[in-house]
Amino acid sequence: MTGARTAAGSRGRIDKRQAILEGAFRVFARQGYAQACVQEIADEAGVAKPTVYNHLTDKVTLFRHALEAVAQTALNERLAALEPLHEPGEDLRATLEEVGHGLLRLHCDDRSCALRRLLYSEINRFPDALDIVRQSGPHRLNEALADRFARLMLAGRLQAGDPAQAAEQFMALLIGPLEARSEMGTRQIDDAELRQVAIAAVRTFLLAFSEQRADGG
Amino acid sequence: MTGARTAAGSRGRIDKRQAILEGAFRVFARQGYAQACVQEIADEAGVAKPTVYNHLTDKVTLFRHALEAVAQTALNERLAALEPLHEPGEDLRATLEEVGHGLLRLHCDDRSCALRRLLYSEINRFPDALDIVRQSGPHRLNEALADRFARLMLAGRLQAGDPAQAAEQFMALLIGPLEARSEMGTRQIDDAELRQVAIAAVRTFLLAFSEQRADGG
DNA sequence: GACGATCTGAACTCACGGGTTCAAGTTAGT
DNA sequence: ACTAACTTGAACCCGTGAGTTCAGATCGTC
Repeated sequence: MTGARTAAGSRGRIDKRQAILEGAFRVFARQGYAQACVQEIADEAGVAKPTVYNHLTDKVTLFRHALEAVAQTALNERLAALEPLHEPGEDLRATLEEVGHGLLRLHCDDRSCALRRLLYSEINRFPDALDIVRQSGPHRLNEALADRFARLMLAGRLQAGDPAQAAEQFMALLIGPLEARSEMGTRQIDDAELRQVAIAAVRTFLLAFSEQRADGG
Repeated sequence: MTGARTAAGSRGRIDKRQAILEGAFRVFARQGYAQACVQEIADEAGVAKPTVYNHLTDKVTLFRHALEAVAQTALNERLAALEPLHEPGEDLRATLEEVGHGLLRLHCDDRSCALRRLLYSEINRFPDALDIVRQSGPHRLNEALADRFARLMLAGRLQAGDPAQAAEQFMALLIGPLEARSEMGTRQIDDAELRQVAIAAVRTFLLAFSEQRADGG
């Protein structure tokens, strides 16, 4: 039975900590904070229980660190998905659809769904988890998106107006329909459906926010 | 110490059950399922622990019934908020704004937020809670809203198209911006801000879905 | 090959909470 | 007043899980 840990332990005792954090997030995501037991986290990480306590003092500490790591990653991925908007091609619609589709794919990612569920469920017991959200959550993403839209407005490719509101509503048109359809992240949504939602969102968005009334569809 | 229960017990032993369910929801909302202890629920309901088990066999039964009751109420309230759309006045924009504002108020209600958080957090442990969502959740509301929009399209007051999608996006434009701003239902949002979000949502919606391009604002 | 640091498994303590039982009290209906 | 149904508080059983301890294994290093 001791050979079972070789998979994780063979590469020395470096970054056991990393393995623990990853395992912790997976277990917390499955079970929620209260029902997740440290032993199971240890097993998931291929590590003994005392080792967990050796690296991270508490169950709460464990929780916070695991959450923070995943939230940080999630934000970076999203910001990266905005990349095409830095050099929007001739076809703005296509660029928006690409970005929208990318954001939706990230939004429906298993880790993202799990993170959202975790935040929602434990926000009462960990009010300071809000800080994690504020720092790496939709806030920062919205600002970045608003920046892009401001440029587009200035360039006359979008109707001039409040870029923050445009960003807010763009995200809403993307995410909103998903929220209902995915049944709280339970059901996996295939890529084709994501693309359709993105296309529909962009169509509505451009109808409202572009100068000329294009009816591509 | 026995006098403490008179507040709840003075009106006889009728609807102790009701009190238990309400107390249960409040406690579950605060603590989540796992962390909520039955004793606390009993206290909250002004009732003894055995009484709780007398009315509702299990902790799980308790949970399900509490959830179901609140979800049912929430749905009914939302459907009622659509009422103005059955007799839309001359000013469609005003009607939509009224309905939107009403929906947002309900959405930000303490009970609604708590219900959403609960569903999100316990959806893993109670997969059948999805049925509650399906029956009394956004699904039914969306259909009702789509019905209204279909009528409006037929009457030529909205651009003809897919009413279901219109409903989906209308809701998204309303709820989406709120989700980010309310910090997962933690922060209370004042009525004026709700109204502004509703107005902005309706403006974008009408820009995309109405025949003539009106620019009221 | 010896040393120090770390990891491991297993057993342990301890608190908490679900669910039950029971004797005593309360209320409604007759 | 008497009964039946219900409620109450308190104690109880029992499983579970956080956090600790410890003896022994394992590894890096010299």
